[in-house]
Amino acid sequence: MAPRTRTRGVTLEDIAQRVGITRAAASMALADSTRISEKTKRAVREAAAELGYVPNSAGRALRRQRAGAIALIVPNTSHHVFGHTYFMHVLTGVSSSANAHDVQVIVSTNADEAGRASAFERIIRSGTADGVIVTAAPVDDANVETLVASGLPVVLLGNFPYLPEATSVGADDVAASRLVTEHLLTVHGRTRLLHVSGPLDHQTGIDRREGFLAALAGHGLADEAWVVEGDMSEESGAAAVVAALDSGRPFDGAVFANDDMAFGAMQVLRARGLDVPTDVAVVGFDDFGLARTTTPGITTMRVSAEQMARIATDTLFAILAGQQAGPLHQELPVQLVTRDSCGCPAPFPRGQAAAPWADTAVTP
Amino acid sequence: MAPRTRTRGVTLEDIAQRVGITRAAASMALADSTRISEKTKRAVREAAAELGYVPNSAGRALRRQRAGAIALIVPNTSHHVFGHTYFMHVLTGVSSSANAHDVQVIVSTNADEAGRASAFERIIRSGTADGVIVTAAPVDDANVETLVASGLPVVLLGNFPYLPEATSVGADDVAASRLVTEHLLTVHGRTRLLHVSGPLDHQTGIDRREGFLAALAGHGLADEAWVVEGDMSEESGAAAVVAALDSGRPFDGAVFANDDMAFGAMQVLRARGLDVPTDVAVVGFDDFGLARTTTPGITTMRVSAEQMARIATDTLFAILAGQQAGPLHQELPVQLVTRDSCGCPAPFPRGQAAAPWADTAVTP
DNA sequence: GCACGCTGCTGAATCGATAAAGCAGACCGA
DNA sequence: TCGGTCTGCTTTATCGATTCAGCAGCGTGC
Repeated sequence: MAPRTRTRGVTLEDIAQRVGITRAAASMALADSTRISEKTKRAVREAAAELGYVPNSAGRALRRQRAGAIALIVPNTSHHVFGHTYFMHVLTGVSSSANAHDVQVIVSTNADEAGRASAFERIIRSGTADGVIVTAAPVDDANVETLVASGLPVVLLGNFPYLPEATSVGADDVAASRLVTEHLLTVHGRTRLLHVSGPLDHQTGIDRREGFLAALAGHGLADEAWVVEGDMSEESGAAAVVAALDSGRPFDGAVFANDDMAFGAMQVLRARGLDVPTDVAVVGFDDFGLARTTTPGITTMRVSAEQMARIATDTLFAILAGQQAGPLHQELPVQLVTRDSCGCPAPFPRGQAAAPWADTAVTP
Repeated sequence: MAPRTRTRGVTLEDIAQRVGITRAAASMALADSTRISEKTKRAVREAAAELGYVPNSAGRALRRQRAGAIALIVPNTSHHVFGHTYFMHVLTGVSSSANAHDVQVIVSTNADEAGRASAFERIIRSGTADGVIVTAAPVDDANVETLVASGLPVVLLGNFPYLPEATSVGADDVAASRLVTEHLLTVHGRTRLLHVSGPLDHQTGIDRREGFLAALAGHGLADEAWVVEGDMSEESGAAAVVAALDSGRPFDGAVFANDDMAFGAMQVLRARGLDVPTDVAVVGFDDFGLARTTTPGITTMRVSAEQMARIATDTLFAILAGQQAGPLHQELPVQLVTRDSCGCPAPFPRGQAAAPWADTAVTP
């Protein structure tokens, strides 16, 4: 971005000249100060409307020491995270809260790992944004730790039990995973279960595995625990099931840490001539869109990423307003949504058009 | 956003004091000016690193009269557009180009219709962003017209034949729709075709219908043209097919203006005991993700929204750099991706795991 | 031996908005 | 009639970064 003949913008000075006052008075008039007469205020507002005045945000930000913007940061530039449907829901949630506060949303990937300061810090220290929401940070991300330690206004999406000083909003993954696993155990009587986890350097992967193990333990099946690590991708779900099948060890149910992996797995199972749910009952996690559209539909734990993001953003605004002092951890409940893949009676007879809103939802 | 004890940031003044020069010299040193000695530059760079100096973006923007940011604007706050997978692809494309130019991306919905100036204008006139990318604007959006007329740096996503002064990047929807329709006509010998269009106040809806009609006309079937208007939602696709079936008029193929509607329709067809593709061959449009995961997979025209967005953003930067003078219209080709829903032999025998990359792609 | 040019900085101005202090004139009560 | 309070502005300073005109001091050419 270099030259360009830019149309000079309309400033307060222009309004002031037009009305015959100083720009300070114009500013006060637009701010509806009690120290300005109604008559002048009217004149200023009229002039502003006629000239199409829009306050310059850099000028305002500089003076107020506040950018009027927050940033949504995605640590790994990895296409996987950024391109995921999850992100769309998060963005929707953040936007709706930000709009309500009349604040801009900056979306940023942590591209400049090279520089000493992480994208988080740069963006806050430069005053580009007043605070940040960080999504999908891995457990070992040092940047997140230093950021939290620096005391800047940040809210993390997800759970960070090892960062007690951090403010975060996550889903109750352990309880959720335990619930969906127990669904397979008790409702469908499946006892030989496989778990394909998420990457174990993300808290989500750890927690969902823990919930799975807890459910097994609760049924005296701790010794039967069988976990394969995936990476949340469709391919890794497929690969995990290929490996499981080839190992020869039998299983009649599988709990996946997300729907993408469950979908990848279902394709493999079908290709091997195994029926879902008859031969293997499958459950996923997230319900960000995919689970509803596959055949069979995937039974899953619905995580409202949008709600999480909205709460996180509201919390960020509370922090910025000085209404939230110490660190705060919020965990949202998660909802079991049953579909065909676990063997539950489909909400509508198989093959009949099932409306999206017709899924059976059970709140834990 | 009100009070808050903010840690005072590190400014040029701090660096200058530390090194024992003025802040002007410090600025020039960091800019690698030839008028500053190597020794001083080194000292300044060291001090900057030690203090963790990050230039204040408001100060810089104010002085340079350039924000260092661009905005991605979504006109309708309608959840449908914002929540659509399409948007994710667009954001990915815009981000990648913006990152390459070291510029921030602001995501904005056109929330304040109430105000006189549209979100587009406000955001540019306030200097918050140096230019904007506008997605999914309806044909009758007056804001877009005034914006284009105002000569501000804007690139529209989509085709705007009625706005010759606009710079835009779109897909060749007419050719694409014609191609996919002809696929049904010639490859699969379907002649009684239904088209479920998108909303006809969007150019996309108009163009895809036109391509459909052109294909029919090319085969002497102009009189057989049967078009129902949908709104790109799954529900409207389902409703359109319900109406078509109930009308009693037979059809053996259906062309949908996007994959969501095709999916909604397939559910209805299945519920009515009709097989896709045997009884009705179905084709969709977009291939943003859904089409690959349904059963049967949906044959569709792949539109690379990400590429479109990247090109649009690159074009915006060219405009900002003064390298692009007049309006420029770019139309990208679109790719036919055959899957099961049209009756094409599946790339892999039905029921076998089909890897995502194994779809058959045909470039028009 | 002196003007001239170069090097390497300083000083001052600017970008636009806004907060705080200041200052006329009107008005009021005593 | 005079101190005092309002009203309705104006003046001035500030937020950080950057640019441009100056201006010392030094070396060089003739």
